[in-house]
Parts: sequence; structure tokens; C-alpha cells
Amino acid sequence: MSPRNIERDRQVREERRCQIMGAALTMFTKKGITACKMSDIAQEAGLSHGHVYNHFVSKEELLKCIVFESQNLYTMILQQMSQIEGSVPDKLEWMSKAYLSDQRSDKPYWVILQAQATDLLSADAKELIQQRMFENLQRLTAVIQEGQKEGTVIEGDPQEIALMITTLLGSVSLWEIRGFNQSWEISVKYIQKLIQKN
Amino acid sequence: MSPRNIERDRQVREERRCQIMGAALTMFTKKGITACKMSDIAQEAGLSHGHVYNHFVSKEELLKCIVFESQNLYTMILQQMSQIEGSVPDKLEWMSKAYLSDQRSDKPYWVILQAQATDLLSADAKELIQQRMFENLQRLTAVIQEGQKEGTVIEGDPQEIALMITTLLGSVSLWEIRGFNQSWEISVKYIQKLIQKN
Amino acid sequence: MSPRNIERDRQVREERRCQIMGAALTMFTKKGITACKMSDIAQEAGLSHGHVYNHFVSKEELLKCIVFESQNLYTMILQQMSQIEGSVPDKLEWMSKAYLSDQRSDKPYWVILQAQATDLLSADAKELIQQRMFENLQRLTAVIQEGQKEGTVIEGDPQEIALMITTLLGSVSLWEIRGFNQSWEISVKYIQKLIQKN
Amino acid sequence: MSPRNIERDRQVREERRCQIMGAALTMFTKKGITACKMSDIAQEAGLSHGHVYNHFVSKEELLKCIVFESQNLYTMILQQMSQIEGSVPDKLEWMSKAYLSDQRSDKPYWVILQAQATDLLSADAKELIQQRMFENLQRLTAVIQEGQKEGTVIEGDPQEIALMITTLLGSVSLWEIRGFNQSWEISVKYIQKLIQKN
DNA sequence: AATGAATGAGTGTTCATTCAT
DNA sequence: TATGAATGAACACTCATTCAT
Repeated sequence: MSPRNIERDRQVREERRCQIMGAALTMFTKKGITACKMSDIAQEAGLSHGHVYNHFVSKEELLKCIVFESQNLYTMILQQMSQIEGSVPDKLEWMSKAYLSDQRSDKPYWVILQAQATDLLSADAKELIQQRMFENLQRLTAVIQEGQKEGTVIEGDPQEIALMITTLLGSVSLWEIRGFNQSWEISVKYIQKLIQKN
Repeated sequence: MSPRNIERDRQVREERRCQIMGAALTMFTKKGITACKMSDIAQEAGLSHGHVYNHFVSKEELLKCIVFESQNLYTMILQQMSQIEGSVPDKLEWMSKAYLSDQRSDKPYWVILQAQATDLLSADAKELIQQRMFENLQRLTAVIQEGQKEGTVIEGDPQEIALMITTLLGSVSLWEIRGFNQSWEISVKYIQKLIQKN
Repeated sequence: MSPRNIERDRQVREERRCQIMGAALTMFTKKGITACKMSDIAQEAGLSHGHVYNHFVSKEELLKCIVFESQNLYTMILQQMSQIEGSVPDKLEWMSKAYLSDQRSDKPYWVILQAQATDLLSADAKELIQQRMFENLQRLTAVIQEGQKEGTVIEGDPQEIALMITTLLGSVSLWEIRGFNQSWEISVKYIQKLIQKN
Repeated sequence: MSPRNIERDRQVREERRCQIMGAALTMFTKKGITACKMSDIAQEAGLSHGHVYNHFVSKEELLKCIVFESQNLYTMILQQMSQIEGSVPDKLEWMSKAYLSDQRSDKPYWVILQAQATDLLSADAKELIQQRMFENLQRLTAVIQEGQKEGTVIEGDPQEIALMITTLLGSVSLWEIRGFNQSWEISVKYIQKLIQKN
């Protein structure tokens, strides 16, 4: 009735939404997006499967939201990196650590990978995901160019280099899933090596 | 008694088997292993879905065979690499090209990745896949050690280096799936960069 | 070419037919007629499943032949009984023993029972089976009447009594299948008791 | 939280369960357990086939429940029989009528028979069914012994006699299925005859 | 909002039957 | 005759989605 309650309701609703998305990311990671049932997600989130549909109209919609959210997080990391003080290699080191340490058992990269390879999503949705990926790639490319200008990053097509780093980070994040018990931390120095000028 | 040509039959049977496995690798790559139907595979192979079961008792069995076959191919590439004349960086270059060029639209790495994350396979099967992965990693590690001895490869834990190379190769092989149109060929020089002594 | 060979061929063919029918009776008993595959039968008979179709056009046909054969055997037992020297109770005792001892692990009654309750057979076929059953029932009824005339069998509707005996014999033959380890032999004396005049 | 009436839900759920079990007994009787489809049962029960699985995890499970339920009903009849006033022959007469009249077109004995002979059920399940059958046989045996003590039942191994009665009841209950139109009622006097002292 | 009963399209798998050899 | 590769209709079972309460 009072505006207080309306605001409160909106907040609660938003919380539920996050709760579901978190649960979905966890379960999509654990079971794979096709094998993961809506009821798995609901159970992980602690509510009934019917109720999930009060927040997301379909599994497809839910997946899209998760993917976009994950991409936004990556965008934010890239933006924060730009504002780091220091050389470009320093920035990249910070970014690598931020990207890899952020994840516990959830693997957003893994979910995006599956999303791009399933037919649960429409071609349009996939296109949009890809476009956002490119935007993030451009953000990284810009930093690489900056590094080449300041002479701290190897020569070569900056987009190639950015692509190399992005995909390598993703693959490293999958070590846990694949049964490699190495910590992601060791990868940071090799990524540095990859871009450093001799 | 039998009016059939036993030897001929055996050959045809073997061919059909390969045909099915090829089709399965293609379709698993294209649709994802869970979303890919047995009838998709049958259609791609040009036979009825029922007949697939005369060669593989289940989808699980078929997946296992494909994964093992793919791992065997990688093993063979690693073994051939060892016998290449030249320095270790030369060997690694040959191996990278062999690994990446071998694939057209089929992405064995992608299928293995999914296989490790699906619950279509039993824990036992996954364990076996992982074990074979480690064996291949050891083969690569040995070559890295050789390179360190001959002084052409950077110092550092050789297994870490091998893991980085493996990871990089895998991540590059997914470019096509993810909608990056860059050719894999540019990646070879980065592997060289990764291992080169400064 | 020679009549010798033609005759010989006919014999061999007839043997094959019996072989298949025997295998089918065994396997229908063991697995149930719906669950029993044509290839189970072929394997038991020692030939390929395709070859079964050179002797029986379908599973339905094969089942019908077995049922008719089993009914014929029962008919023969009933006919032989009529020619036994002695009182009607003696005849019935002989018949009970002949019926029950004839079977090893094959249970013709069990197969007929299933045949009457499955939709593998057409209504027409079931009707025919039932008609033959009635014919056999009439044969037994006649003997009961004879016994009533000679004063060795209880009064009452002779067809009722015949039905009682027939179905009881069938059920006793199923003891083995049902896990009762009692020998069928003990049942004979109770059947005697059932019909004897006080 | 829940806008549902828990108690009401439980009741409805229980009703549905009974409804399905009843439909399954009917259809298993009519078509045979292997030939009977889950959707036949669902249709008979007036709901979708998918929903059956919300109550029984599999066809096997459903069959087991029906068999156990049928055996429990028989157990109850045997227990009630023990408390009947009168001689043992009176008790047996009551029991025979209770057993045979209870069934309309459903034939629990027929379903149990099939259950013991199909490979739909595991060996363990079959064992359990058999064990319960023996328990019921023992209950009947005890009554026979009682009759022998009071001098109203013939001498002889009481378990043999109990087995004969059980067998006879079963065989009579199949008359309808086998196309014999005789009423079961006539059979009651034969059971009396079977046990009566001369 | 919140639940879970209910639906039915969809998928893996089986098996009777056909037919080229 | 004899084989087994090949087909496809059929069925058990699953799960996203809907909706009455």
C-alpha cells in the first residue's frame, strides 16, 4: 500500500531473482545446461520449480540472463583494469587475477561456451552474445594497443593478442572441471610471458 | 552354411563403425552431446537410428568410443612428434600444426570437455578419460624436459609448461565454435613465445 | 533332383520346424511370449533369426503353431486315456500323470494361458484356440459321464467336473514356475479325491 | 508461504495413487503386463501417462505395488477367515467365496502369475513375492491343521492340502480369462470335497 | 506470491520383420 | 538355404511448461 512496501517488494523480488540466477549458474556449471533441470535450479535456490517461472519466463530466458550477467561482470573487470595505475602488463596481471579468482565452483565461461553450442538459444540470442563478446574483446584490444605504444607489449595484431589472452583465461578457468588440480595462479605468469617484449 | 563373405562383412562392419563415429563427432560438436539425438547422428551417417545400436549399445558407449579415439589420435601425434628431427621448439611447432590442422569442423577437444562435464558418463568412465589425459600430459612434459636439457625451452616446472601448452591448444581449437573467425595458424607463434628462452 | 532328395529335403525341413517350435516353447516358457525375442528362439534353436522366417512367417504364426501342437498333444493323451483298461478313476489317474510328467521345463499350459491374454494373436486365432479347448473339454466330459454311469465318479454336471480337473492340472503344472518346490506327483491323489464317490 | 492445503493434497494424492493402481490391475489383467503400455493404464485412470510417473517411478515399481497390494488383500482375507465362528470347512467356504467374489474383471492371481514369470522384475523382487506367497500358504496351512485337530479335515500333510486349495482357487479365478463362462460359485463345493473326511 | 499436480512433446532404446548376398 | 545388416514403428521415461489452488 505505502510506497515503502512497494519499494520493499521490488527489493525482495530482485533478491529472489539473483538467488535464482546464482543457483542456475551453479547448477548449469555442475550438470551442463541441457542436462540441468529447472527443478534442479529451483531446489538449489530453495523454492519450487513453478515459482521460477514467476521470475523467468523460460529456461532459455534464464540462460540468456545468466550469460549476459556474466559478460557484464567481465566488462566491469575490463573497465576497472583500465583505471589501474601502472604499466599495461601490470594491468593485465591484475585483470587475470580478478577474472580467475572471482570464481568459486561456478564457471561462467563454461556456461557461455555451452550456450554458444546448444540449440536451446535462438540464433538471435547467440548473435547478441557474440556481439557482446566482441565488445569485450575490443576493450582488451585497446589495452593491448596502449601497451604496444608504451613499449611493454609485443608487436603484432593487437586483436589477435587480445583473443589469445581472453580464450586462454577461459580455458584456464576450466582446469578444475577437467580434473587438473593445478591452481589457476600459475597461469598468470605465463600469460605475462606471452605478451611481454623480449 | 553361411552364404556370406565373412571377411567382406567384417570390413563393411568396420567401415560402418567409423562412419558412425565420424558422424557422431561431427554432430556432438555441432549440437552438444546432450542435445544431439541418436537420430541426428544416424542421419548424418546415412543410416537408420535403429542401426546405430547394432554397432554401439548406447549413446554413452558411442561417446566413450569417440573420446577414447580422439585421445588416441592425440597420443599418436605426440608420439610422432618425438620422432621428428630437430630441436624441441621445432617439434612443438609440428605438433601444434598437426593438432590444430587435423580438425575441420569436428572439435574433439570440445567433445571431451562436454564428456567430462555431463552425467551421461559414469564416474568410472570419466576417471579413465582423465587418466588418459594425464598420460598425454606426461608425454608432452617429457618433451619439455628434453627442451630444457638442450637449452631451448624456458626453465620452470615442465608439467606446468606442458599444461599451459595443452590449454592453449584447446582454447584455440574452440575459436571456430565461439564465432571467432581468426585462423588457428596465428596461434602457433604464441606457443613458441610461451616456451622460448629470453 | 532325384525323388530321394526331395523326400530327404522335406524331412530336413520338418526337423528344422520341430527344432524351432521346441526352442520357442522353451523360450516362451522361460521369458514370457511378449518378452521373448525371435532371436532368443533362433539362438536356442541354433540358427539365425532371419532363418526362422523361412519356416514361420511371423511370431504370431509361430505362437499359433505351438499352441495348436500343445493342444494336439493333450488331445492325444485324452484319446489314449479312453483306451486304457480299467475304471474311470484309473483312467484319470493315468491321464493326470501323463499330462504332468510329460513336461520338463516347458510349460505348454503357461504358454496357452499367455496366448489367450495377449493381443499378439487376433481374435480369430483366440477363438480357434478356445474352440479346440472346448473340444478337449468335451472329450474329458465324456469320460466323466462314463464314470458316473459306472458309479465311480461323483454326481454333478460332468462338464463342471471336467473343467475343474482340466484347469487344476494346468495350475499344478505351474508350481515350478511359481516357486513351489512340491512335486506334481502329490496332486494326483487329490484329483482322485475330488471325483471319487464317497 | 504455501497457498495449498497440505492435508487435502495428501488425500487427493492418495486417491490418485489408488486410482492408478486400480487401472493398472485392470489393464495388466486385460492385456498382459508386458503388452500393457503405461499409457493404457493412464488412459484407464483418466490422466496423462506422464503423470503416472509422479506416483510410481517406473512400470516395474507400479507392478510391484500392485502385486504386494494383492497379496496383502489375500492376507487380510485369510486373517478374517481365522476369526469366523464355525468349523474349519465353514471358514474355508467363507474364504473361497471372499477370494473369488471380490474380483470383478480384475484377476490379481493372473497378474502375480505373470509377475513371477517376466523379467520386468528383478530377482530380488520375485523372491520377496514368493516369500509372501509362502507366508500366506503357512496361514492357510495353520487352518488346515486346526481342521485336522477338530476332525473336520482329512488327514495328510497340511501344507500339501493348503497348496492344493490355493492352486484350485487360482485356477478357478482364471476361468473368465480363458473363456470358460462357468461361474466361480460352483467351485466352492469342490474345495469342500477336497478336504472332507470320508 | 508460492506450490506442486498435470500435461504431452520429445528422446533413448528395442525388436519384429525384410532383404541383399 | 542361411545369414545378419538394415529399417522403423513402438514404448518407457523425462522434463519444460502451465495452471488451479
